[in-house]
Parts: sequence; structure tokens; C-alpha cells
Amino acid sequence: MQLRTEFGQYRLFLPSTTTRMTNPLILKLEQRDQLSDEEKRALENAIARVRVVEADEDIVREGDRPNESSLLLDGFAARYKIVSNGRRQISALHVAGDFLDLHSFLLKTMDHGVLALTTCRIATVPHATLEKITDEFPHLTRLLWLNTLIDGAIHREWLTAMGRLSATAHMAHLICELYLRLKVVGRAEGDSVQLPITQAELGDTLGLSTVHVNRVLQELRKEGLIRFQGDALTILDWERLKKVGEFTSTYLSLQNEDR
Amino acid sequence: MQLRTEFGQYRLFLPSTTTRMTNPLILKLEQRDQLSDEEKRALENAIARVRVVEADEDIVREGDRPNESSLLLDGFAARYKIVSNGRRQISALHVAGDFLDLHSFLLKTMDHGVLALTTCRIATVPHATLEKITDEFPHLTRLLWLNTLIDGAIHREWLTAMGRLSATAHMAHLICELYLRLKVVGRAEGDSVQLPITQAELGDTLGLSTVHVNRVLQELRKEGLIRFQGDALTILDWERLKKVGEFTSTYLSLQNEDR
DNA sequence: CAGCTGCACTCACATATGTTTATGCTCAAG
DNA sequence: CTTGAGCATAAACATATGTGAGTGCAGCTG
Repeated sequence: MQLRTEFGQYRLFLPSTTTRMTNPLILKLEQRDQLSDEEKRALENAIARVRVVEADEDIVREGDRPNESSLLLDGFAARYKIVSNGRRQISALHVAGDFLDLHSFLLKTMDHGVLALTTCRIATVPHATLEKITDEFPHLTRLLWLNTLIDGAIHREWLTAMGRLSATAHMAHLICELYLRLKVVGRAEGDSVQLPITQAELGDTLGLSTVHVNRVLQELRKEGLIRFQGDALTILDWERLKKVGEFTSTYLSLQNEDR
Repeated sequence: MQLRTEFGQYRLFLPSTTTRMTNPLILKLEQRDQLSDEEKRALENAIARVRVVEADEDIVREGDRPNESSLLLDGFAARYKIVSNGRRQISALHVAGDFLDLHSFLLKTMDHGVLALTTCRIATVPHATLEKITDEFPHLTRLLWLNTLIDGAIHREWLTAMGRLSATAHMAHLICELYLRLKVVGRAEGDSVQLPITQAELGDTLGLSTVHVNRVLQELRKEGLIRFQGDALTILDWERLKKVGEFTSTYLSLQNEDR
């Protein structure tokens, strides 16, 4: 099966029965480096409480100065900004295991909002706890930093796709990325993932109109690259999809290394 | 003078005679938080050597795994990526005081190249030294982290501008940003900055063709918002330029806060 | 001072993507 | 069983931006 090759090299540690129970952040970090038991405990203990946010509600608002950061345990969320004529741009899509606003720990003021695309389970980590972690756990601090660096790498990749790829290629690129990111946190089943995102939301992500999103998706379907009905996205031809989207996964840092 | 209001609130510490001598990174960090003498010394000592890279040469290449990070002391540099048809996208522009690849400390493999747009003076900081700093100076570590977070915030802002603003607004936005960033490190003289960037490079930054960059610049000139001859960029009407570019400076974190 | 070279700038024309408006699903609510 | 909301889809038309080809200037270089 085509996907085998892509994933063989990442050596995913995904005991399929337990993944949904494991803290997806730990799952994600362990993909990139070793975590000591003490570090894992520090992370688990950092969670002050867990809350649920319903779809289409704001998780954080632009202008907020939160004193805690939100870790997404389950669901899909988006960082977004509204510009003058009411148009919206989504600058990041988040899946289980992602910190939604870890940067607010140091940036202080939110320069964008974060929205729940689906019902979201969210763990909150007080900034005071993060400060304590940075004082006491240098290695864990580096891994949290790494987390934000990967966000940055994804932003750069999106910029490139947005500026220099066709709408079709851009969409293919995004699909490749989301598929891999979901896979890493145990949210893929074979070649399929649940992707509960409307075409309008995809448009706001890619900087396209909904009409054009629709055209582009149909092209990818017609080419036999994907199936996408309801929430179920299936990759039909990974290699060709990668090629169309000019996708290489380097920027996701899916390698386990000492950091 | 119009600019007074915008800058009054940032309380810049810029003894104009000394700025060019001071390490611009320290200048930049002190805009955002207090640095102890010990921290400043640690930063100064982190510099292993200073090198000069000529215009149009690569500073780091895609695929590299550097064991040191480059701090730009003087000049202009760009992070870029080439896509299949030879088109190039610039995902970041860097000025004095910016780390060009601080992220390579933790990401390990460069997923993009960094290019000197002009002759660049570059200080190199070994990753081993950065690791030592993260082990011994938690607060300084947070400030370095902050540095990469601001890069991320700029990426998000560019994404929004690229996806949802017109070419003209996008250009205005970029000009506002560059002006402020140069001002913070003492590279502005009144309403003017030296901006030695060609229209082709601006195109690669904004995701536009050179022809359209030219059209857009002429529009901004015709509107009386800027003057831009040779390398000299002058802001003629800051308030209107901000409005056209829908620019707000929050994302640059120009506030001094405890971090 | 002749001849390049790199850039800014132009014009005519091409096209990818946006806009507007409408239709028809599907699914939940009544 | 009907209604309505939210989406995906469609077709016709509009436009912002790209493409290709060329001009002219300024500053090097020999």
C-alpha cells in the first residue's frame, strides 16, 4: 500500500487501541524526541482543568490577554483574523495535541482569535505553570518551544503555497499536511481521516472563495486523488497527491531527534 | 508630525548616536523586556564569530543541518523557498537584530533557504551555546523563544494579508511593518528608511508578479502615501498608509512587559 | 566613452479566481 | 410528513492579477 513507504520512515509509536486515551500532546512530542517520566508527569500535572467548547464558539478572542494556554485534546480549531470588509483568513488549523495559543504565554496579547470548528475538548495550562516548567525543566521547555517552531514552519509552508502554487496545488498540499498531522496523533484510519471542515472554512484557510474551493475539490476528485464525502476524507493516491501539491514533509519535523 | 503618535506609545530607547554600535538584538529584546547585565553578557559571549556574506549569496541552504544559528548584525536577508516551476516565495524578510535561523537549533533540518539581499554582517551562535543558555538562563531562554514567536506572528499576519487583502493593501501593510521593524533597531531616520529591495524581490515576498508590484507601488505614490526612489523609502502619510494596509502593530509585540 | 547589465517601467492581451444568484441535497426540528 | 437551515454544486459573467515582450535609464567595466 502506497502510504506504507511514507510512514515507514517515521516509526510511529501508535498502539492503535490506546491512542485515543493517551494525551495527544505527549504522543506528538514523543514523535520528535524522548520524554522522561518526570517530564511526562510535569506535563500531565500542568493541566489545570478540562473544558468543552461547542462548535462555532470562540476559544480565545483577539485582544485577549489570557493567563493560561489552551491545549486541544479533541476536535478541530482554527486561528483566524477578520479584515475590514468582513472577510476572514484562517492562519492555522489545529487538531488534537496542538496548543492553540501557547504563544500567548510570552506574546501576552492575542493578535488573532481562535475558533472551535467542531466541539472541542480543551485542557488549560496556566501561564504560571508554564513559567515554572521553563524554570525547572530546560529540556521540556525546548520541546514546548519546538512545538511553536513547528507552528511557524507550517505558517511558512502555507505562505509559499498561497503565494506561488495554484489553488488546486494549494488544496492538495493542505490535504497532505492535515492527513499526516492527524496520523501522528492517531486520528487516521488507514488512508482516511475525519475532516469536519466546510468548504467555506477551507476557503478562508486557502484564501479562496467557496465557489473556487468547490471547483478545486472536484478536480482532485475527478483526478482520482481523493474521496471527500461528508466528513470522511480518503487519500486515493498519495504519491500523485503529494506531487500535485508539491508536498514534502520536512517542515513537520516528524523525525525523532535529540533536542 | 504624524509619526509621533504611533511611536510615543512604544517609548523607544534609542540614543541615536550609539544605536549603530549597540548589538541590535539586545536593542530589539530590550524593547520587549528588561535584560540583566548577566544576560546581556551571556548574549554577547554567545557570538562565536562574525562573518560577511555578499549580496545574492545563500546564508543557509534548504536541507542544511546547521550546528550554529545566524544573527543578522547588518544588512537585509530573506528566507525563501523555490517551487517546481522555478518560482520563488519569500516567507520572511530580516533586518538587523533578527535571528535568521534560530529555529534550526531545535528543528534541526532547514526546510527553506536564507539569502542575503544585501551585503550582510552575521554573527554566528553555536547551538551548543544556545543549549547552555537554555540550561542556565530560563528568562533569557524565554526571550529567545519570544523572538521566534514574533517571527510566527509576522507569518500569520502575512498569511492574512496575502489571503484576504488586495495587492495594494498588502504592499502598504508590508511597508508599515518594515518601517516599524527598522525603527525599533535604530535604522530609521525620521520618516525614512533605507530599503534596498528590488521590485522582483518584493513580488516574491507578496506573491505578486514584478509587473503588478510596479503598478501597486505607483498607486501608493500617486495617492501620496510613500516616496520610494532608489533604496530610500519615505512614509509621506503614515495614518492613511496604515488604513490602506489595514495595519495594526499589535502582532509585533512592541510593548515592554515581564516575560 | 562604448557597451553591458540590472532594474524600473509600459502596453496589450490572457487567465485564474471572484461574484452573484440559484438549485437541490441532507438532516434535524417540529 | 413538512419545513427550513446549512451545505455543496452550478452556470454566467466580472475582474484582479499574470504573461510576454519591449523601452529606457543609471551605473559599472573595460
